[in-house]
Amino acid sequence: MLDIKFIRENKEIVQEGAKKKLVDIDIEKLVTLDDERLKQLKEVEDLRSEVNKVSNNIARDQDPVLKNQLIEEMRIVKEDIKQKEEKLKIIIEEWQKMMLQVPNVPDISVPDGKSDEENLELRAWGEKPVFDFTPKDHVAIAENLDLADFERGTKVSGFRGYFMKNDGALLFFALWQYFLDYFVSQGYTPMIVPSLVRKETLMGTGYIPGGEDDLYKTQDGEYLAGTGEVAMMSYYSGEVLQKESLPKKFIAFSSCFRREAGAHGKDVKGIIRVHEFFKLEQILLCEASHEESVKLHEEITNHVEHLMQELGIPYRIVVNCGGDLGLGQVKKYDIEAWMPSQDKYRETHSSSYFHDFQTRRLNIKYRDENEKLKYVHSLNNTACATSRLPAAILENYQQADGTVKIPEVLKKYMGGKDFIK
RNA sequence: GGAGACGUGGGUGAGUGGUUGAAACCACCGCUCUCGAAAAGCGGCAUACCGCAAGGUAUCGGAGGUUCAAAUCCUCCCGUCUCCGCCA
Repeated sequence: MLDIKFIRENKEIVQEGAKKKLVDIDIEKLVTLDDERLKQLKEVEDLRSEVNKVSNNIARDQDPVLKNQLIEEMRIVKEDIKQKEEKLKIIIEEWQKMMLQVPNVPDISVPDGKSDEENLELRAWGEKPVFDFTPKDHVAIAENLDLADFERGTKVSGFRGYFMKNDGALLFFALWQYFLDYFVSQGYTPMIVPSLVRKETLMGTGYIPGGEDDLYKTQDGEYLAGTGEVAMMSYYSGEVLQKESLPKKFIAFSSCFRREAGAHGKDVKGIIRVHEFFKLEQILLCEASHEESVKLHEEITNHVEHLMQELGIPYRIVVNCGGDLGLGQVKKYDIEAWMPSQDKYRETHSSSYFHDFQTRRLNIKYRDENEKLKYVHSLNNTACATSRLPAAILENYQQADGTVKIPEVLKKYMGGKDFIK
């Protein structure tokens, strides 16, 4: 959510931003609607003011005849208020609906483009592995080494269902522990957060309205979140934070659920695209400064780069184009791991900052040095998404004999072994 | 799942239809006093929106309703607590 004052004062910028994000919205129309809202609000408030004044007089006035006369008069004014309120309510509803659709303004450094195909590579790291054999995909590797069971996965869980087993399961645990150790050493607060969340949390983070199709919903009206960001961001909703406690840095673990509606033909095998997975996510809250957001955005991206390098997985960083940005995102980098079987990079991490777009909806504030209440800024980046990351490890570390070498840094988390056999 | 109690400002907590946006206390800030501090005294101290301002409007968990007038009465929702049941 943007501030209506900001929108009014920066109509062109907001409109251009929406255009860049390929969001169809008429800002001029919103401002006209807001004019109407303010006008109607004034009318209602003036009438209320009159009623309040007279009601106070009624309370004090002892003359019963005059009293009754005033009450009768107010009854008529009240009818008028009721009508005007009705009109105001309709305007506000339409206004709110529009306000929820106004996207955050992308940073000037965000390139134009329609989809992820137009994201720009910023830098790449690592030697892509050269095989003297035809590399297998992670599905074949996992099945050959009995690391996963996809057949029984779909039998039990349905399309895209999977079981991880043996060293496959251990690899997940190893990654979680390795990442957790790192982020805790960097001062992050480790959290285990709910996936079952209320609608307000998804409104607050910007997934609703707009993203309902990709969310599972329970018969009681809760949703299953697609990322730990949702619960973690809502943790402080409605609260005022101490300035000294900022920035807050969390490493949140959760199950993630995605319906993947509209992706039926994509990645139908394996663990690249699944309905249910686990993820460690970095979530940060900082004071309301663009410079601070930018600085921390680079920092959360650098953390992941460091870990990918330690793991020895070739990757590249792309800056997402306007059309590939979420409603609330100002700027986003995707970190993409090299997948030998596909001969291309695949997104494993997504690093973005939001300014106060989310915190305005969630009402998370702090007092600045002048004791003024301000909305904090928020950022997040994937730390470790299991399943995509282990899939990348299996493919990049596969050997000619079908075994998989274990990355040096993970060995101690996997019983000191050198290979998955 | 059943029965009951409750939800007020940063905190504790008073307030059950009428100058109550809200007593009192604590915390916090300013001033007086002091060489300084403590103590004491005085004053200030919610948020959002509209307005150049004066001022106005709204908000006592949330949404509706009754009334000239609602923190106070009614309905629904959310949450917390206690007891019972169920499960571990």
